[in-house]
Amino acid sequence: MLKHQAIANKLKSYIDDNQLSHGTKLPSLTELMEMYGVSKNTMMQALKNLENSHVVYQVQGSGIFVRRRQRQDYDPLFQNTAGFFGNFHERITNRVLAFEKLPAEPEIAKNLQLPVGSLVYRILRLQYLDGKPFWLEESFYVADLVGHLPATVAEGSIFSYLRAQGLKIGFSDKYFDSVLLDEAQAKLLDLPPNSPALRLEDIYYLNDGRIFDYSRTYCQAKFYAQSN
Amino acid sequence: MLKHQAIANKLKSYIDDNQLSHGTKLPSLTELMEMYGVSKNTMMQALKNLENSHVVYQVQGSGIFVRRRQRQDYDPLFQNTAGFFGNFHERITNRVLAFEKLPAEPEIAKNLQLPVGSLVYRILRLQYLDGKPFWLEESFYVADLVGHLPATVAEGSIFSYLRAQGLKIGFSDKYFDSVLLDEAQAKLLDLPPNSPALRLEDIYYLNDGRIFDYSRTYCQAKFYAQSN
DNA sequence: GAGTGGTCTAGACCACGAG
DNA sequence: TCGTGGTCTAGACCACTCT
Repeated sequence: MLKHQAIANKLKSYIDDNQLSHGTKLPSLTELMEMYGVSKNTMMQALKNLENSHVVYQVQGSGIFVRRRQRQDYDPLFQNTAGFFGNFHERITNRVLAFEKLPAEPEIAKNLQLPVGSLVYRILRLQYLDGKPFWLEESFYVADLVGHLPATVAEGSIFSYLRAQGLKIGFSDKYFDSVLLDEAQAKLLDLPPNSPALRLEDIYYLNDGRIFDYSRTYCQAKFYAQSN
Repeated sequence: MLKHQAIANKLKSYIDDNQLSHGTKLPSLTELMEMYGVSKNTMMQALKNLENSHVVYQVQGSGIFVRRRQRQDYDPLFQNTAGFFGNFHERITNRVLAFEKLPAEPEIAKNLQLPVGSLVYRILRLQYLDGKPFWLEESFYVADLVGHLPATVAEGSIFSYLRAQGLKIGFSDKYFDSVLLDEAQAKLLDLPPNSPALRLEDIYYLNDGRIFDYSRTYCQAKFYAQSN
């Protein structure tokens, strides 16, 4: 564990445990450096992390303060590389609707930047959050890059499996817009037909820049994102 | 201009001007340090910037590479503090539908964390991107924090005006989901009734953590966001 | 093992804010 | 003017990748 990350975690725990409210002033940079026994640069980096994850905000010449968002009934939009479900894997369950290995159709091939007909896995899943249908996901994995995928992995986290196999997941492009669900989609998600929903398309890259996954998902959840 | 920022800009220009494609290898960290005459830390920070803005990706032990997203017909979702319109202010025009100063209703007061009845400005605008209706925005500004707002500012960028008045804008919380437009909204946006749309609610804070703006916007655009 | 990215330090100096 | 956050440097040392 990186030093600045460890410190960031400790500070965050401190804020959470003591339930400090928005605007509460924290010790000064110099004091924090001494408290944690690190250099200024490292402490700054820890604070930068916390600022980027919206736990604190810093005001030059004045101090470091606790930041809190108002609404709690929304899910985080971007958590980390693993996609939307950064820290609540436990709350997710899956129902696999399709699992097959087939040659890529033109549109899929284009998104994966492969020749048409290259072998891909297609996985269609309905995901439940806390037992409620939440997320309809169709994803395509490049067979050459992910190796053999046993059908059972689709029941759990595919990304965790791939990481365990030594794949290094790097970053992703996300495209999204708003659509009407068709009848089949709405039924699966337990919504009336013609409900509005978010559609998200993801293109995932390995850490060396090669595309290994294209997926599209539909949901009707509420999200939040914080920005600086 | 910060040194690491200036360097990041130069490198980005270099990549754009030469139209380097995804995966192109850049000079090594040490070479870049020498080329720009800065310390390792500073160069790293410049590269971190570029990595966060999805211009490059770094692979330890291997090198620094150009990153490109595939689709160009999407708008950026998060650009910077100024909200959605980071770098394309010029393409935006406004039609002001309402401009008034009034006591805050309970729901608005709650979002602004003010007592009910506090004075706020309410501004309803239709925004055009490249001349096409694009974005329906209703926003509420805290009168005590923004001072006197002449009605004419609503025709341009309100945030630019506020900044010019010395207000320091800090960060924001963004909440979004998908909804059906009602008849009036759809008409304004030049869409059929019952079209699906994205709804975005924003809560903007000053750099000292006080809320000064709450707004909700509706649109049917396509967005992208990249993540690491 | 050579080369490349990544973390950390100690200390100099700058920029902003509050009294 | 003083305390606080913010930037930059030079150099030590670590971790990964490629051959």
